[in-house]
Amino acid sequence: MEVEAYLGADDPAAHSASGRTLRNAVLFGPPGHSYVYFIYGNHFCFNVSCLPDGEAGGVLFRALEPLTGIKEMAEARGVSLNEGKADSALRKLTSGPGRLAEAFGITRDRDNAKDLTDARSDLTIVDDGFPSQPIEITPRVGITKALDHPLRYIVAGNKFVSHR
DNA sequence: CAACCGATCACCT
DNA sequence: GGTGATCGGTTGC
Repeated sequence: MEVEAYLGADDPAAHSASGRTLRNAVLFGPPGHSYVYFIYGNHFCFNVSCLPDGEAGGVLFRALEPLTGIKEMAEARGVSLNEGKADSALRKLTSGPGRLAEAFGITRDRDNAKDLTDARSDLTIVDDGFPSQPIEITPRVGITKALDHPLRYIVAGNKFVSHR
């Protein structure tokens, strides 16, 4: 598991830095909702709004360890998990925000602004009890501003993170 | 209305 | 290790 925190007006790297727009409105809304955006003409990134209603903030899901639904995710990504390179193919399944979103079939049109805490939603986040300690904290990656903030959180030693 | 640029990835060398 | 693909959102003219 690997996530990055993005803050509000005082975080130049955050989409919410320059105020509320139609695109980033979810970040300013109530917590626990999905913020999905399109990047580089190719990829979607999946975030969860995190601060109280009216206060901008979110967490970007950069990577996670596939536990179930592996076959479905491989299919969604258009990769095969055949013997031989199966290990590296498995690691590439969800290691990176674009890959993760593709593996889950997440798109902006379908999945933006969903309540991830509502069991009736078709996209939710729950606690499955997977051991998430210890945590390692590093600067965020892939950005050009506020490079020094230690806001990237990864499960220490876990192989299913995007590589630096 | 046009230009710019980005919280990336896959493929080539 | 380097780089091209690709396009929506935002900003500036």
